[in-house]
Amino acid sequence: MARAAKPRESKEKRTRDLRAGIALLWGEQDQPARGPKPSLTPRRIAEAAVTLADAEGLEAVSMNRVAAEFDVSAMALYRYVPSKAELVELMVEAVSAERPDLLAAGPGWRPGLTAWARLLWALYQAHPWLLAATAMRRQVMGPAQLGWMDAALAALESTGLAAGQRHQVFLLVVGQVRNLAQQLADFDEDHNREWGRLTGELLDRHADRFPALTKAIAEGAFAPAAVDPLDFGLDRILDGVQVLIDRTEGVSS
Amino acid sequence: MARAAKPRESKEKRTRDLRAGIALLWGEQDQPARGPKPSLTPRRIAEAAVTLADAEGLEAVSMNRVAAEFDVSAMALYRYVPSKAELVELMVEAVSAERPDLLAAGPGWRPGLTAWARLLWALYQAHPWLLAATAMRRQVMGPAQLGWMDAALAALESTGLAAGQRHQVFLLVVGQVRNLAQQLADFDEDHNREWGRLTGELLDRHADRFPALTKAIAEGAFAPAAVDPLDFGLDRILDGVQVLIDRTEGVSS
DNA sequence: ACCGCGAGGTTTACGTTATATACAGTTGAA
DNA sequence: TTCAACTGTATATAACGTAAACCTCGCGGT
Repeated sequence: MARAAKPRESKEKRTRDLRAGIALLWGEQDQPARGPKPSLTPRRIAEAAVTLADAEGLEAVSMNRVAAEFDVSAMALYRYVPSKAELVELMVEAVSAERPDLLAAGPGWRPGLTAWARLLWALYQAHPWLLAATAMRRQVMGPAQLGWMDAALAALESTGLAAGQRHQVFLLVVGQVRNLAQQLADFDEDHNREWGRLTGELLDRHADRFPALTKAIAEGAFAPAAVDPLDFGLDRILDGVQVLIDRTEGVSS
Repeated sequence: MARAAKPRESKEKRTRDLRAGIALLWGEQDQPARGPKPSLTPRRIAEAAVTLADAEGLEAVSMNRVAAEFDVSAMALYRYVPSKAELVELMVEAVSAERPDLLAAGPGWRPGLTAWARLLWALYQAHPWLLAATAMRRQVMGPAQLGWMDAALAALESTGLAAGQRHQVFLLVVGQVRNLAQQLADFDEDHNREWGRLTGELLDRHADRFPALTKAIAEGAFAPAAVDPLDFGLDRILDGVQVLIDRTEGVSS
C-alpha cells in the first residue's frame, strides 16, 4: 500500500486523471503514431484480470499477477492503465458490457424491474468480486454501467413517478442486490455454524439481555430460508413502490 | 498485506482463533497471575483506534499508528489483540456499546423501527469507517451488536410476522442504512461535479444509447434532494412491510 | 536515407503493510 | 530464592503499488 497519507493532489492533476480515466472507460483514447507496436491493450489486460478475479478473488488481482499472465513485468501495465484503480474500473465495465434485456419480462414496470434485479443479482453471483470492486472509491460509471442504469430507469418510466423518485427507486433496487451480495460474501458454512454454536452458549447465559433475539432464534429465525433470498426484500421494496405509485396517481388524477 | 494466499488454516486452529476472538468481544478472558502488569487493555487500544479512525479514516488505523499512540512498539499490541481483524471487531463493538433506546419513539412497530434506523444512521454518520469495518469478513457479532439486533427484533414482535420474516425485515432495514452510508462515502462534492460535467458531455454525444437516463437527467433526477435521504428508502421499505403485515393478518384472522 | 524522439518494456528502489520469531526484562507464586 | 509466566522490543519477511531511470526499438519529418 503506497497510500502516501493522502497527498492531496492538486485539483488540476485530479481533473486530468479523471479525464484520462473516463477516456479510457469510453475507449476514446487516441493511439500513438510513433514507436513500437503495443503488445497489449487495456481491454485484454482487464479481461485477464477478470478471469483471475473469477478464479481466485479480487485479492489475487495484483499488478504482478496480471502482468505474469502476459509474461511481462508489472510496470509494463502502466503503459496501458494509469493505476490499479482504473484497472478495476475496466474490470467492472468488462463484465457489465452486455446490456440487460428486459423485453422478455413482459410489460409493466414491476416485471421489468424484477427481471433487471435478477440479472444484476446473477452478475454479482457470477463475479463475487464485483461488490468489493464497486465499493472502492471513485464511482466513475462507464458506458456499460450507464447502460444498466438506463435499462432500469426505462422500466420505471411507465410508473408516472417524478425523475428524482425514479432515481431513488433505482438506488433502492441496486442496494437490495448489493446487500444480498454482501450477506453472501460474509457467509461461510463451517465458520457460520461454529460461530452460531459458540455465540449460542453465550446467548443462553445472557438470555435476559437479549429477549427478542433469544425468542426469534427459538422460533427458527436463523434456519436456512427455503425461498430465493432475493425475493423477500425485493417484493417488500416493490410493494412499497407500488404504494407510492398508487398515492401519486390518486393525487394527480 | 501479509495475505499469504489463503493458507487454509487447519479447522482446529480456526476454531481456537474464533473462540479466543469471541471471548475477547465478550470480555471473558481470564487475566494472568504471574508476570509484569499489563500497561494496556484491549479496550483502551480499541478506543485509541476509534479516535484515530474518526479523525483520519480507517486507512490510518495501522498497528504502528495505534501503538504510537501509547509510545509502544507495534508488536506490543499483539499481547492484547490476536490480529488486526479482531481489533477492528473491538472498534465496532466499542462504538455500538450503548443500546439504542426506542421507548421515546412511542408505541407500534413502525415508529420503533424508524427510530432504530435513524439511530443506526446517526452511528454511521458519526463513524464513517463503520461501513468498511463491518464489511470485512468474519462477521462475528459481539454483545453490543447483538443488543442493536435485539432492539430491532423487539420492535418487530408486535407485527405478528413469523420469526424468519422478522429477521428478514431486520436485514432489510440494516441494508438500507448501509446502502446510504455507502452512497455518502462515495460522494465527494468537487469530484462528483467534475465527473458529472465530463460524463455529461459524453452522454450528450451518445444520448440515443441512454434515452431513459438522458430524460431523467433533463428532468432533474440528479438534483440534490430536499428531503432527508434516509426517509425515501425507509418509507418505501416499511410501506412494503405494512403490506405484508396486512396480508398476513388477513389470512390468519 | 537518415536521424531523433516518442513509445514499450525492464530494472531497481522506496515506503508501507501485517505479523512470525527470537530475545531481554519483570514479576508473582512456589 | 528460584522459576515459570508474562510484557515489551528488535529484527526479519513477504507482499503490495508505483516512482524514476534506463535501454531499445521503429515511425515521421527532414
